[in-house]
Amino acid sequence: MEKPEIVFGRVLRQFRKDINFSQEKLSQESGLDRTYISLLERGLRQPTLTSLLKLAAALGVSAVNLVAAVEVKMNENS
Amino acid sequence: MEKPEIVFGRVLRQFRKDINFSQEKLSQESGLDRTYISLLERGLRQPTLTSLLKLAAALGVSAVNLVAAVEVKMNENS
DNA sequence: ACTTTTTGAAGACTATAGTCTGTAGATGTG
DNA sequence: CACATCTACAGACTATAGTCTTCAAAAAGT
Repeated sequence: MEKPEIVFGRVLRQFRKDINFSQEKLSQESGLDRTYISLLERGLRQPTLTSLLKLAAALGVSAVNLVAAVEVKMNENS
Repeated sequence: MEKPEIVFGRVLRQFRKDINFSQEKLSQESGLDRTYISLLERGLRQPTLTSLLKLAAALGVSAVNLVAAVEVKMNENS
């Protein structure tokens, strides 16, 4: 069972790259610090609910999409 | 636009009562402190991703369900 | 009314989310 | 090469997530 932060980091990076956003751009759109985005993507931090919602909005998706992706990837090896 | 913590608190309480769990019971199942559950339900705290996953697991639902409920209720008044 | 269960709440504490500033390495482009 | 863009990373800091103990006050049950 992989740690949620690690999985979330990969998911976040994937969603970001899918729309060709730089961390800086995502930072601006979400209102979160760029270095914090970097920490999230590397699995060194995990988001709170509001950060999750901000990121989802900035990515143009629902937070459900992010969480669903995380849960799927978490149960891949189990 | 209502604050996510407030909305989440209501959602959490609803899900918990739906399965007739006390805060104490939910606390045991999730591994989170009972007083913290209380704070969450009253909107005085918001969960991180891992807490969200723990709560969902303890409630016997997917974290997607919780987040979906939150997003729905957030856009109800908008 | 009495007892038990459940929840709210305060206070003090530890762990970590999130910011800010700056530096440096990687990659790409004229 | 020179220049620009993007990202990793460190350090120091503030805000808040999460724990633990304890007490009081609602509910709820008998």
